[in-house]
Amino acid sequence: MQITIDIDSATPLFSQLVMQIKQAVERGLIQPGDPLPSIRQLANDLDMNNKTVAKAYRLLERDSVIETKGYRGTFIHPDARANCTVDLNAWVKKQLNETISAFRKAGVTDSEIRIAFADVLNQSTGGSHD
Amino acid sequence: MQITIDIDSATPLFSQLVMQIKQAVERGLIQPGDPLPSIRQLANDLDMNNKTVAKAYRLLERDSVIETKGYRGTFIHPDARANCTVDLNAWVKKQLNETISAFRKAGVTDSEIRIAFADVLNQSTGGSHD
DNA sequence: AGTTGTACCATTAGTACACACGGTACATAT
DNA sequence: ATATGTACCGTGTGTACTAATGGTACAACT
Repeated sequence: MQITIDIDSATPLFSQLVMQIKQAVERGLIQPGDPLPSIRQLANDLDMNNKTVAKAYRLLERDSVIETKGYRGTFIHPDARANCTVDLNAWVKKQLNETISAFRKAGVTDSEIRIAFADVLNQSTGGSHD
Repeated sequence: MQITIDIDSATPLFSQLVMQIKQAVERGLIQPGDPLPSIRQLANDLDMNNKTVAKAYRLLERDSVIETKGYRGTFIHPDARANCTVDLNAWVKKQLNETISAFRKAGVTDSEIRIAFADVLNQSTGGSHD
């Protein structure tokens, strides 16, 4: 499989990686069970930082598109094809849209919404992760 | 009624103004129908900018704690006492907390939530005001 | 020894926003 | 003329976040 990263693109590098791997799964270029290059290996190939690749892998595993087996490496998840079409992001946006619309109807300023949002997100953060 | 503004406080000036006026209403120091100083007047007295006072007045009117009658000045709203105990901000935070908690349970990253939030808020902005 | 994913320390550049400020202008009224 | 609230143009400072980079270290396995 081929991965092309555009440094000059507005979309973040880790996002490009996530999208391209999902596409490859959807198109059947990589099958469930197939091994993926190691984080360090891929970072070296694409000439980017380990952390950036690790971030992409982390998100892909969160979505159950890939499976990391510790020291044994990373593999395509059995249900990858089904899972990579599930758009968690779209659901989040839909929910937020409803909530925000309700706020606006109540006369709440966008500025106020932003501040309250930042408050809630930061305050109740047990573990923030990346 | 006395208004004390603390320049060195962490809470914004307009917020201090809003709170103090609400407090004065709650304590009965000012009654419904009572006139408030004009924006320019109060700004001059408190040694702050017109816009800052105007912002406080705008929010107070949004909450129906005060009533502006154009060129005739600004007055305490008839239902001020009831309205100034209604905490719109607390409601917003409660809603957001529920929404965000649901996201986190679904495994959505705080970072992703922030991005989605910014997207939704900016995209569907009809009129943003302040 | 070498590799796996992962966790911790950190910095840099860029962006976005809140807050407060200044000036100017308007319609509406006394 | 003078005063009201309101609207527009803008500036500056501080904060907070993202994205990406670097280095070091760990446990678990081949």
